[in-house]
Amino acid sequence: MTNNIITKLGALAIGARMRRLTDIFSKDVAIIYKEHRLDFEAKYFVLFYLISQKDGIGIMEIANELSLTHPAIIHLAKELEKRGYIQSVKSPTDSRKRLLKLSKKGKAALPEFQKVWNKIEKLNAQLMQKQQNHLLKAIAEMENILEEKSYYKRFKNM
Amino acid sequence: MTNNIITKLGALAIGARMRRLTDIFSKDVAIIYKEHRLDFEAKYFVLFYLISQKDGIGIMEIANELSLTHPAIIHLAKELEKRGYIQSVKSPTDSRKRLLKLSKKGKAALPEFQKVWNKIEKLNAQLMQKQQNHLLKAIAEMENILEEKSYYKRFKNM
DNA sequence: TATATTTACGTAAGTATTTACGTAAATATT
DNA sequence: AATATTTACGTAAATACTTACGTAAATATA
Repeated sequence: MTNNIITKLGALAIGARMRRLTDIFSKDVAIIYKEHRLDFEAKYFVLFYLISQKDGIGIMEIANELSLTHPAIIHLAKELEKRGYIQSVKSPTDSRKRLLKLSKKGKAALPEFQKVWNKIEKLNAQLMQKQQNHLLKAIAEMENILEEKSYYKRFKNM
Repeated sequence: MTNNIITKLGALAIGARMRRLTDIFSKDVAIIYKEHRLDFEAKYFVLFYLISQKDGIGIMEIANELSLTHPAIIHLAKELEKRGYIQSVKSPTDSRKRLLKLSKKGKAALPEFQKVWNKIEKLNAQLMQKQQNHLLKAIAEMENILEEKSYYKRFKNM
């Protein structure tokens, strides 16, 4: 299965390769949430976690943190609200803003979520410890390399 | 920019992290194609390359190779056909099948594409040589680890 | 050979996003 | 203070897929 064109292309298909790996992770995580009877999907995680840390955060701030557009956040937030995990209140200081925060149900569910997240984190750390090339470190390094000088600029200067 | 919640979450948000990095690559590659006046998008690359290697390949075979669904391939192929790079012929041995192959224009454009792809490949290899943890190797290692025993099974056995 | 199953493909509908656009409130400028 | 600009948000339309479903041809089975 992994001995196909994408694998053979190596460095040239690094994007497709990352997408494929991300898919594998997120499909299994989806099953894990389901088995824990949590009405939750992997895609909500970062948003829900961020809201749980902030207790009142605006749409744009979230969008920037998560590298998504604000319409995407609005949509995701609607689903979390529909499931009852979050609520929104108007900002007292800026009436353009709507602040997202955990609902009562969201706060109550947090410990159960934490249990799952702790296991996932531990498993991921274990998996990467097995590696000669640590996936998370590799990503972080690449981010730093490209931050120093963009991919585009590097291409131009070749 | 990279010192945000996704970064802080580390191993727990590895999916979001990979998506973010993939976005950075593919946006810059899009600009590169545009500057080379190639009527082409990064998302076509693996499909176009695969077709160029096979000279007659069915939709399902492509879908399996690329880890995408067959409707996705049909859609992408339509766009490549609209741009004139590929054409399709009925399989002589199996009349359910439609085989995709390069058109005359596609064949003619291939050397120009190769130039860009060679540069991209070289740049990617250069970038990864700078790393202490080689991104491509890290991905390949993780694929192998999860192929040996799935993420889900590992979670269950924790 | 007749029937059941599988395979290949196509289309339609749903989901997850982005881009584009509009409005209202806040902030900066004159 | 009046005006221009920016910011925050919402919605609509477009894009890139997926899942679900249907049909026809090929293959397996009775």
